[in-house]
Parts: sequence; C-alpha cells; structure tokens
Amino acid sequence: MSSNENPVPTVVPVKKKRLNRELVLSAALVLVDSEGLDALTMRRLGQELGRDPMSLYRYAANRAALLDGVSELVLNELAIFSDDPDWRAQLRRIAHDLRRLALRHPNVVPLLVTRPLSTPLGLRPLGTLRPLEQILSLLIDAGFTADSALHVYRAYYGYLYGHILNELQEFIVDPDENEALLRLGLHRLPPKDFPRLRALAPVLADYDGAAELDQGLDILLAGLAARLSLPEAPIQP
Amino acid sequence: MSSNENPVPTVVPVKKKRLNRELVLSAALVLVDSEGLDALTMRRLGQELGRDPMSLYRYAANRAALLDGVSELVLNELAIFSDDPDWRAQLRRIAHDLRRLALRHPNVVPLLVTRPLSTPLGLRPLGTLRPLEQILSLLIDAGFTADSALHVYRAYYGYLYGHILNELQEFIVDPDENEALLRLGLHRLPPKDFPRLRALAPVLADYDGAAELDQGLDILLAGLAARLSLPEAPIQP
DNA sequence: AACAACTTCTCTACGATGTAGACTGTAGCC
DNA sequence: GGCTACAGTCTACATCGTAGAGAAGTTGTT
Repeated sequence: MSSNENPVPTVVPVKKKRLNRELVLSAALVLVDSEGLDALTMRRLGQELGRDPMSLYRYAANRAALLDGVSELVLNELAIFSDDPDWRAQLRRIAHDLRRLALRHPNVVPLLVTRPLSTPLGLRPLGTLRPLEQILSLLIDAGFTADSALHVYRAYYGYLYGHILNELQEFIVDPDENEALLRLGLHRLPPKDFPRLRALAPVLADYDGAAELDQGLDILLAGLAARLSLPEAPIQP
Repeated sequence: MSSNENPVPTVVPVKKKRLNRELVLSAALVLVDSEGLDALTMRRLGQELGRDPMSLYRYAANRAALLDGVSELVLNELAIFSDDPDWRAQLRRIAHDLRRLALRHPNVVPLLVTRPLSTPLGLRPLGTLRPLEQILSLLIDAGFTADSALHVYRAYYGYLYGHILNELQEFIVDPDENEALLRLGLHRLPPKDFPRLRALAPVLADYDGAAELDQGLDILLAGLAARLSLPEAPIQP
C-alpha cells in the first residue's frame, strides 16, 4: 500500500506504452539481428516487449506474418530514388546498398530470399514490391522497353541475390580464426577429389565482398549496355 | 497364436526392412517434395517408414542434420562431368540441369540456398562441395587461372541461384488460374505507386524460365569470354 | 545350441512452441 | 455514470524435437 503502485520494474526498461505494429516489428528485428531467427518466438518477443505473447496477435496474424513483417521492415531501409542520369551508376549503387543491408542484417537474408516463395507476387507486402517498381522505372527511363526492363531486372536482381547468398556463406566465423578454421575445414577434404578447392585455400581466406560484387556487375552491366544499343524490341521506333 | 507373427501391416507398404541412411533420406525427400518442408517432422517421417520417430536419430543427429542430408541428396542428382571441350556450352548445360533440378524439387530450394549459411564452407557435406570442385576444374581447364576461376564460379553460381529463386517465385499457383490470380494481385496495387509493374501484367503472366535463364547466361558468358582473352593474371606466362 | 556383445529400434517423458477461446481491463464517448 | 470497442491477459491444448532407459534383433564365438 505504501509501496509503489508498479509491482517491480525488474528488467523492463520502458514503461507500459501502447503497442503498435512498428514497435512489435522492430523489436522482432532487433531480436533476429542479435540472436538469430530461431530466437524469434512469440513468447520470447512478448517477454522482450513486457507483454503477454498473445497480445502480439493483434499486430501479426501469426508467426509467418511476423516474419514477413520483419523482412518488409528491412527492405524499407533500402532507398532507391536518386536522379543520377547514369543508370549504370545507379544500378551499381543500389547493388552496394543492398549488399550492405544484407551484411547489416545477415539473419534476415534467409527470409528475404525464401519468404517470397510462399506468396504470389501480387500479394506480397507493398514494401517488398517497391524496389521492383523503382528499378523498372529507372531502366525504362534509361531507354529499355518495359518488356526488356523486366528481363534486365531479373538478371540484375538474380545476380544480386546470388552474390549476397554467396558472400554470407563465406563469413560466418569471425575473421580472426577464419583462416585457420577454413584451412582446417579444407584439410578434411580428400586431396584426390578436391585438389582445386584445397589449392585455393589462401584465396578463399581473404574474400573481398565489395570487390567481388563489382566484378560481377562489370560483366553484367557491360552485357546490358551492349543489349541496350541494339534494336532489341520490335515495337521500338 | 495361429495368426501371422506380424501384428497388422495396416498402412505400411514395405515389410520391416532394416533402415539405413539412404532409405531415411529418400523418404524424407519424398515427403518434402510432396507436402513441403513443414511436413517433414521426425514423427511424420517415422510414421512414413513404419518406425518409431526415435529410430531416425541413428541416421541423422537431429532434424537440422536431416535437412542437410536431404539437400545433399538432391545435389547429388546433379551430374557435372562431361568432356565437352567448349566450356561455355558446359556451363550452359549445367545451368539448365540445375534449373531443372530445382523445378523438380522446389520445396528443397530454400534448403539449398539457406542451409549452407549455417555451415562454414570446409565443413559442408562433400556432396555439396563436389559441384564447386568440378566447375573449378572445368574453368581452369578452359584457361582461367585458379584464382579467377574462383571469381568466375562465384559470379556464375551467384547468378544461377538468383535466377532459380526468381523463377520459383513466379510459379507457385497453378498455371490455369495463374494469369487471373496474378492480375487480381496486381490489381490490388495502387496505380499511382506501381504503374510500371501493373502495366507489365501480361508479360509477367507468361514467363519462360528456360529462356530467361538463357538470356542471363548470354550476358554473363559474353562478359566472361571477354575476360578470358585478357592477360588477367600476372603469373600467367 | 548357448551365450555374449553389439546394434537397432521402441517406450515413456519433458520442456518448448504456436495459437484458439474466454476473459479482464481500459479508453473514449454519450 | 453507463456503453461500446478495442488492447492485453489467462488458461489450455495439440504438436514438436529429443533425452534416457530399456527391449528386440543380429552377429560372432564357442
């Protein structure tokens, strides 16, 4: 009676504020970033927010929807607009932005690449589709027909996602023991069956993701530029 | 006593044979192919094999290991060797093989792209590394230095995985109502924010994965061939 | 045939998870 | 005040992965 009304604040940092979708999603993102996808359970997230797990269902229909929300939230960090008239420079910049985004949220990448598999294109969250639309615009403004802009987008984004997956696979262990561990791992491979791979150990050990990405883009953009200068579409005047 | 020793065969099609890893994994694959990743629970797989779920732990340390096994099993379906001296033709063929593999096992693709993220390169199952080794060989034989063969491999496989993810995203719904559903979905998009995407509805509706893949490969291989003819590595005589 | 050593498979049990459904509080409005 | 709508909570349940102890089956030795 003479004690404080609030039972005991214990771990909860924030006073009980009204929840909302953004709050829930960003707490979820923090959790995923710091402890991985598996740590994102309804109970745990509820605890993190100082709320009953059930309260979350007001803001996401179920766990899968929560995951989609997180993935949308991350994609929204990507800013596309820019008036740079050089479309190749733009594509390059976007590529590096996306790469950095992925490195900032490595645990979310599996969501980015697999969640859309469960949702037909038209029904995805708008945030997810915005990059697509903006890149289409960019390409069309650059002179591609709508039709081939789509194909170019696919090749471009396909490569981008592939690169990101590749890069993340290289860097789970911390860079210090990276080389040692890597060699150790490679050492396990039968020399007869994996001569090339084993010989590449030193090269594998120092991986420069940004440079790797740029090399790939060089190839891709060169190819695209060549395509642009051709009379590619029959409708084109 | 007068009845058969075997209690009741009920649903079990095969007599109780001794289990082994291959049996378990291929049953798991069948399950994943037909009902999706979520259907692959230890209990369900046990039931499918007419065994106690616990018996599975003899052949896979835990569920994650089981998933890795399935993904390795699928990758083993990919045959790389071939003495075609034209490396570009080979890369093209492998790309299409992998694409078909992915279409044959769409539910496994999420595993293929995300499971390796949890395992450092050197510690992955050998089956998973074999394609890497073989493609490296192929490229080195084609005249690339070991060093740049690795970079080329990355660009190539990166694009490949990206394409596959892209393609699978287009085709979850069945082709009949595909167009309708697609339009329906797109119709939901605010016309102001998504003019390009909406306009592309008809193009989106008839997607030819193989052709798309080939276009991307055209770009990539052209770029690579150009690179090959350059004096790329200082060590090269 | 009899035993022993082993591998394989089964049983039971536990803690954790997602989520349905009924309930309790709380905020705004008349 | 009383009323309505919505936010948050409580309890409960089916299902999951898997630990640990034991039963059943297989194989080798004598």
